Amino acid sequence: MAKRRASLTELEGCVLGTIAVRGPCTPYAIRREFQKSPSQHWSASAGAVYPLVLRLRHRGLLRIAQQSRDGRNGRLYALTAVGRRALREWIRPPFSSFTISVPPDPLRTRLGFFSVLTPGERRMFVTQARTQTKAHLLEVKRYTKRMESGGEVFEHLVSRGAQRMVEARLMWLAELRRAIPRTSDDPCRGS
Amino acid sequence: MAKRRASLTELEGCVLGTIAVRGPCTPYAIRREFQKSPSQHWSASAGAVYPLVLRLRHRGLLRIAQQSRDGRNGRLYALTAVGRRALREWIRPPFSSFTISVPPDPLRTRLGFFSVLTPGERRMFVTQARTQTKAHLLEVKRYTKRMESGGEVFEHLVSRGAQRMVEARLMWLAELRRAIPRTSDDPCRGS
DNA sequence: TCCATCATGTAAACAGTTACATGATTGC
DNA sequence: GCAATCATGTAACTGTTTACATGATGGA
Repeated sequence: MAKRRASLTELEGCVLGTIAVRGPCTPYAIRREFQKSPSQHWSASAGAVYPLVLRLRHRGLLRIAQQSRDGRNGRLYALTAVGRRALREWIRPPFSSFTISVPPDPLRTRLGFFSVLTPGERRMFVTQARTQTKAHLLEVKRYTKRMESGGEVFEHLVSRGAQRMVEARLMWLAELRRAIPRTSDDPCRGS
Repeated sequence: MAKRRASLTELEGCVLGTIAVRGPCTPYAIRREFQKSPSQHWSASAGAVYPLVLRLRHRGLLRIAQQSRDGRNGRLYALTAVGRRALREWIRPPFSSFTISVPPDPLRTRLGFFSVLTPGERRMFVTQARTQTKAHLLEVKRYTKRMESGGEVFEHLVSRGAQRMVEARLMWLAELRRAIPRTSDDPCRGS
């Protein structure tokens, strides 16, 4: 009576995955988990988490493990067998074209419309992007180290992946810096 | 009377940007533009484009440039002065934390939940991901070359950025391959 | 004539955000 | 007693997708 969709969305996968890895937990704990992660791409608002958990429960992927923990009236959710199977299918290959194709990058997107900027603004874009990206890279590296010393093997490798992405972007920005000034007359550089 | 929000969403920026770069065009042309781009992250469906263009028109960022082109009854939209200013603000620094932080990566996300897979499944994940990513990289490289020979300077640099991201992912997957087998007992490898 | 494509839209469903409301518990 | 936090939720709004409807044009 609750089947309809076989596959999971990214967020559904993340919620199921979090519960699977940390063990039974409350929706509130899931929210905190997402909020402390360095990714900016899901706010994990109450209005998103609670309906989502309920949806997964109605689909038979989650069940309530305990009505109440130490005094608080939080309900602990755990995976059902069906939920665990769905999660594994979501993680495992074959990967959809959405999963495997180039991740979207707001900075890269903006470069597509560079022709509306003046040469000076373009240089400003690149230098500013390099500055902010370098600062961000430091943060990510700190996070990577914390995961490494924490002994969280997979978390560490996840963070390594994030780090490599930021490093790739930095190298790309260096390439931009070399390429951009030559694309237009540029009175501000003596060479 | 139509002000409310100052800044643009990613999609609004892309639509304005496309019109700015290609010149006045129909919503339909914008849809095709997005559909032919290698990015999988916006379907550019009619139900998204038409309301969005209308919204931008009501906010005074777009205007109708011509009622009709060669026989077809398509309306060509063009930027207003306000629209051009909004677009430039959207492109230019300072960049928000959303813009500058690590792009989301579905593959990387999945690695966070690796502990629910068996060692064999983990190896399968990595080898399969490498295979599919290599294939995707070839596509991206072809696209890059097409842009380079086409003389589209910025389009080429955008594609270079995408290429670097995919290459970074491939290097990360190689790192995974080296790291994963050692994280658990692994009866399938003689060494 | 018929089919593919050009072109514009709408309706329903769904997902996610912000903001709000509520109440229990813990620590001061 | 009071503030911060834990915890659960709802309501209104916005944006996106899927699917459908409509009609014009151009080429076979």
